[in-house]
Amino acid sequence: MAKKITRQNAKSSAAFSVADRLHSTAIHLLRRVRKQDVASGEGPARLSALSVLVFGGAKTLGDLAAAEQVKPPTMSRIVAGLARSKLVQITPDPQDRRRMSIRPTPRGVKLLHEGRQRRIEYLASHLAGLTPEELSQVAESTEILGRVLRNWA
Amino acid sequence: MAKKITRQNAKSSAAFSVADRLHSTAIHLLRRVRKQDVASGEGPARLSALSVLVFGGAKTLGDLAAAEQVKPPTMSRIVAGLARSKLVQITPDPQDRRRMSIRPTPRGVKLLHEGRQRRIEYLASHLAGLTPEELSQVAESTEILGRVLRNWA
DNA sequence: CAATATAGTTAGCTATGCTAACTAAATTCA
DNA sequence: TGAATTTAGTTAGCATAGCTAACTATATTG
Repeated sequence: MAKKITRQNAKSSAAFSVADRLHSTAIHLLRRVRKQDVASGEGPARLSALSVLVFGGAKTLGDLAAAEQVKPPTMSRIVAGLARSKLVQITPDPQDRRRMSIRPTPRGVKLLHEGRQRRIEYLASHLAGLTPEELSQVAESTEILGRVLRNWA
Repeated sequence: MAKKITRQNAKSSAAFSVADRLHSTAIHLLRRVRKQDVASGEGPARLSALSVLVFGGAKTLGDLAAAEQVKPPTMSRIVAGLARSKLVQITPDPQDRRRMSIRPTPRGVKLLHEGRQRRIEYLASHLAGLTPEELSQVAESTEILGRVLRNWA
């Protein structure tokens, strides 16, 4: 049986190609940017977790795992790595000794901002050929996708 | 010394925030999508390489590594995994016996398309809340970034 | 024909994801 | 109160995926 062409299918079809290209583009974009981030000496998962701490303040391991959409054992190892590099400080919660409060150290804040700077300069140099209109379109789209992510089921 | 505010700095500043949010958004978007892709039983690097083969035709290992921006040993292992799962077929080049031609099997094509379908349905369900204008803005931005990637140094 | 260059593999390291099974602390409730 | 359960995090062990260094095998060059 042939599919009926409906408003729903037309929408799905648009979403189909957007989703597929978006996926491929995201993969290849991240591959490139990651190569700048190696200069920091820390991997992407650690930098991403550190970023959450720097911009969102102290968190427990579980909260951090939830924010980063990984399981607790994974975040446990990421945090251990960050602590080993002295980028975060771990203090036990006196109210509940099972919990830990994880916060960035000054060194962690500095490293994150330096990495951010490097990444921006690198990306910006490649976005240099874009017109202001194109750049603002990318910004707008990023905003839209950020909203989608925050409302994700 | 305080930074002089110039047209250049204004542009850098815009690129700064776009690049940073783009990076974070791409990371978190891929984390979500990857969870759909596990249904395929293959990891992201394998699916991405397979996609290149399905849409771009047969390639040598070196060409595939270059296309995926990874080193030959990495691609060697990715291809070995794809071959083990019978998703690609490897034939030696009779002209140059150091080379191999890697092409997707029918099974590989099928798996890729099924995964694509799953991914689209998943992503589309989360893009469902967007207006047609927002969706086309995301599409446009993806197009722009795709062009940036193709012209990447 | 010997030296060199090229294509790909192997070995071994790190990082990042997972599940299963564990420890320790807090909470529930009989 | 004290035993059972729940919750927070860790440990162990597996797989994928990235890298470099060192290797094999084949082509090319001088």
